Amino acid sequence: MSRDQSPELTVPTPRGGSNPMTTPSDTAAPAGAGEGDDSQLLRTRRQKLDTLRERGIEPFAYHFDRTHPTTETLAAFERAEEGGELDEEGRGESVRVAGRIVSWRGHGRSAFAHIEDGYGRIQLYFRLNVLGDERFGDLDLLDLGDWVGVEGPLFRTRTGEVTVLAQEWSLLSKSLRPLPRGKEEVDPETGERVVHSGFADVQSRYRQRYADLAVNPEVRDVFRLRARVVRSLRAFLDERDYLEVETPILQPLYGGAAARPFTTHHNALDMKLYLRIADELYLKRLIVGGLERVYEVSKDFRNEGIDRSHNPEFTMLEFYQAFADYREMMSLVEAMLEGVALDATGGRQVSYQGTRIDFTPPFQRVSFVDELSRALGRDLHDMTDADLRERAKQEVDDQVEGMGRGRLLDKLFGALVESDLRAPTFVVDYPVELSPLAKLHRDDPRLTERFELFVAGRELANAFSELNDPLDQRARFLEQVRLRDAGDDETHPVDEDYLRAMEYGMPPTGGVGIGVDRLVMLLADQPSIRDVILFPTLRPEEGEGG
RNA sequence: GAGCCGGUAGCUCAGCUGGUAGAGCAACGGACUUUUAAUCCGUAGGUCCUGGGUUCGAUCCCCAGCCGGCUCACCA
Repeated sequence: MSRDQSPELTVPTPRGGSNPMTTPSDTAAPAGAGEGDDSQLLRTRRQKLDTLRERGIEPFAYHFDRTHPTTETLAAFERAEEGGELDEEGRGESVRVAGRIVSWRGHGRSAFAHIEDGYGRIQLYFRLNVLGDERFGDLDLLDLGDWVGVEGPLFRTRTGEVTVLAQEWSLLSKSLRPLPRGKEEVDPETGERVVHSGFADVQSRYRQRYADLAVNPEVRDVFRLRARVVRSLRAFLDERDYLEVETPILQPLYGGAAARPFTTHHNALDMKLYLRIADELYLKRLIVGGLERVYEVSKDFRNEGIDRSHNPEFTMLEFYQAFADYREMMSLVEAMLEGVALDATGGRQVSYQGTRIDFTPPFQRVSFVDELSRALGRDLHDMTDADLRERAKQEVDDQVEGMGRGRLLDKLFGALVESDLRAPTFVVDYPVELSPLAKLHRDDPRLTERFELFVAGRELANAFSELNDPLDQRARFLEQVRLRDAGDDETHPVDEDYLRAMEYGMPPTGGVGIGVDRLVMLLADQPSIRDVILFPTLRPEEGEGG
């Protein structure tokens, strides 16, 4: 086709040998792999692979016994140094380390390299007179990105860096594709790593997260932090005698949030199924069943837009506690976030995109109606639906026709109040129209006992005193259906099974949902939800999918 | 969905009033036995996002499209 001939290639030859290289034909290339990807860089690495095999070096090893990870190796040397345990040449014990080659500085008859493992990096020093002609010559077949294992004593170079003097090395895995690695230097003043022309294209970074992780250590740190956050959330609840449970992702009926679902189809049952948009209705069934405290950390799926704070699949923590009301849950959320901030970052305050955020309880509390009334300049309760629709038209300039009062209030709140809520702030007591699963407020039937927590202008948690009156719940569902018929496509369907559960009797219960990705964003100081999800949802690359 | 900005070598980016492209790093060959953004000499590497149009001639100008980023809207 377009690829008619391969240009002549220069290939490294074994030092002092007369090894005839394979011609750069396709014969060595497994069919399919890399086909059509005939860049010079890739072909060069393929040929090194062939040459390695010709020299009897297996490019993909099965195993390597290392004595320590890199960081421990360095620490061990320093201990030996302080303890006066080095030999007369200043050498420590022999170690075996393994990692990916991240830099290489050849000097003719010697070479320096750094390898990186899951913990850190360490410098290697290769010398011709240590390794011998053959093994030193074979180093020519290594590339940045290769995984190697090295054995030898530790010493300190003239510039003071603890280094492995390689007496033997082995190739653990050949890299056939160059990593998009920039050059790095370490600022001698601050000790900080400065990366020059690194891997920056955001789309490629998300798409090829493996390369992003391989090349950007700070990305690995974000996901380590994420794991600490999730572990801390679980520990907090486990300590309080909560039971971790798993409820269905595939559901015959969806509910628990106002969102459009994904649908799928089960072949054997020949039925439509929805991917869950929330865990809520199943977890409350468990409360009915007598599991007093339950929680679930799970993926939810919402078939809606994608932006910096929304990914179609995202991680939600929901927890429910019998006999608690929303006030009690508020205190619990405060304590939980304080604890998570401490566990994940070591402090109660974090800097998020230049703003200091303090998770020290108590958080501010404001009333939904007061805040929105102030923003509108009128008491909300005095405004008709038509008034609200008029204001919504002005403020959000959107198709507001067909929206019920609840949605209008929510739109206005989102447009006028939300983004100003920077410090952790509980917004409490939402109008009943926008909270179909929350109990009526004990002092004001126009409101529900509900709070949302906002941090940095974004919703982080949503909670209420759970509605446990099956008759009221049925009426709320029917109102949702009415709204759906009026054109709102994010309303709840009636869930008869859930109502049946309510009828058996649900104790008073407090429930909370926390967006885990958004929490990680805050604690890791990441501007986009895609930065805290390893493989965010993307349009498929050309040639993939539909 | 709207506005703005962008898509050029593996990576990061230049590219003037239109004359079919450059740099640094990476790669390849050579020199160099304590370097660390190693250094020095040399070489190779391009569907300038795609398709039209204008023009003798388009990476550049025009139109359409695709993809991405940012802002806004949407997403309780």
